[in-house]
Amino acid sequence: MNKVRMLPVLRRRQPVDSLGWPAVTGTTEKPDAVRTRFAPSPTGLPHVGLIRTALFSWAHARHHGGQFVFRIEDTDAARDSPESFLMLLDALRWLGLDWDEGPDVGGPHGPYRQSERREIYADIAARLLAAGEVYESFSTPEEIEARHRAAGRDPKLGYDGFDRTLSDSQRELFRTEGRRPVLRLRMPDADLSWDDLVRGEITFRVGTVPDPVLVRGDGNPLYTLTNPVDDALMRITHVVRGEDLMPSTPRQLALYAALRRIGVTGFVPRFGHLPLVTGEGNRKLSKRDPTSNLFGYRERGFLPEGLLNYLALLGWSIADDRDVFSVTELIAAFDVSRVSRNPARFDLKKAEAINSEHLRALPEGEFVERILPYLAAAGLIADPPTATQRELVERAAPLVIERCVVLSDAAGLLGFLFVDEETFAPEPMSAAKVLDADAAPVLDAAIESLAGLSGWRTGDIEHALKESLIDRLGLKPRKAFAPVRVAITGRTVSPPLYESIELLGRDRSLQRLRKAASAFGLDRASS
RNA sequence: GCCCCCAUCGUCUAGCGGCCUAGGACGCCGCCCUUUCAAGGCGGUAGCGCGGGUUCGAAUCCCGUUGGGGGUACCA
Repeated sequence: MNKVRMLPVLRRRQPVDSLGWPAVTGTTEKPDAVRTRFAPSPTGLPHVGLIRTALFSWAHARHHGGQFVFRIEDTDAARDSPESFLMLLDALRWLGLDWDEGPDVGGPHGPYRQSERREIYADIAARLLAAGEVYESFSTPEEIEARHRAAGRDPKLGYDGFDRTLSDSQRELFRTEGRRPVLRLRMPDADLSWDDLVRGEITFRVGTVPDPVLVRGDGNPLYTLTNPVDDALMRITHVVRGEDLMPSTPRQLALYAALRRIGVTGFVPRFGHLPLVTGEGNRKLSKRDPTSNLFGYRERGFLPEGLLNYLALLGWSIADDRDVFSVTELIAAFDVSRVSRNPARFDLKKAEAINSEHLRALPEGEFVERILPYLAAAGLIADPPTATQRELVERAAPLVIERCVVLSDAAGLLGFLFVDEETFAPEPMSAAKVLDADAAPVLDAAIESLAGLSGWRTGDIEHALKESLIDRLGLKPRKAFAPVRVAITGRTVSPPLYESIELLGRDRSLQRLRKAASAFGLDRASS
């Protein structure tokens, strides 16, 4: 491989102006503000890799005080769906990635859905054809392959340029056969290279990129045409996208050149290709993978700021000794040229750890507001909650905030407070573990000491329980409190015990303890 | 096959020729605290794929190799 590639170090020292554009841009007009875009096609569920890309693109614009454009690339009617479009909006809004121009808010370069821009593409395609930048191609894939074989070439080489030089009469002949030509871009006889924002100089050698199809035989434009055309028309300055799109960059570069020659103005954007987000086994995270579904994280109770923080860590770092930060800090520090070139594996454990940091940093009142929907979703409280339920949640929240990794954890921890006495029952696993024969005298003693209590504050309860179980029965704390905990909260893992008992209240607490104890009474009677 | 990208603890990363005996975070393992689980504190485990160069000096630069990944559509 001949070394045309620039060294990474040199690439960062290359003179650029304040917007990160090369100081010398030839005849290209210079933009006056950074404009980036997020241009997904609405197929399937929004996945974390896609959203990470949106985040970086957005962060780059915001860091430079520029604009962020949201464009929908719905040129494939067979796969696009309106539901998917709505989910994309939902995902971005949830995470707070706001856009200045887009299908819902409009803007000076609209419309922002490619399905509504047919005339624009048709017009440009016609001009490209008239100028000879694109040509009609009648070859079928089978014919192309056959020609490669006949010439002793690799049949998988791609389009061979056969139709580049067709005469008018030959084209007429194909037409009378009923063939509908596609439009192909005439690739230049030159190496194609660009200075990638994250990877430095990248070059595709001449002859390695076949003439791409821009317009289908039925006249419908393809991504190969619409994407660069819109980026140019919408005056996008920086295309920040996934590494998987890198091989499409040379033909897009060629198209920009052609557009410029036919008088379609706009910028040739700078490109930044982000590393892929992978799942288990280092494969590109696919939409099929359940762990890639962004909404799955919302449903589990990830905080948008927590997930955003983690997503930013997939290929970027704010400092060598810190990885928890706010969106504001992210914007202030984000630098696309410092994005890693390595693929990044989505690590749930790390994501949870980052999220729990954000969770714990939440002011108490805020934490309450955020867990309310999750408690309602678990069927524990009404939506909206009653005044009583709300008050109880407010009192209980401080006990669980440090115990939650995601918001839905609160439901498991606080469930015992909201279940009525008829339906309350300890988890079978927990009960089996601690509510054995040894537990019966412990529960009896607990009931007796608590029943005689005049006050019902945490301190009173602690004192009574310690005195009766530890001092009087001489039990190890571990042994003493486990049965009480399970009897009261139904689980071996719960909020602090005395506080839990206080919150549950005297009547309900004693009721649960008696219920647990009487289970043994029956056992003892029957055995 | 062909084109392109990538290569530091298990994972995400810091590293821009000497501050590296390679730093941080997550995970994992101990210990402390402790009524459970967390949180917190302290400590530990673990990495520059390999081979050649260049250099007084290489995780850092170059070449090769191996390994991974992406692309290769009238999808995006």
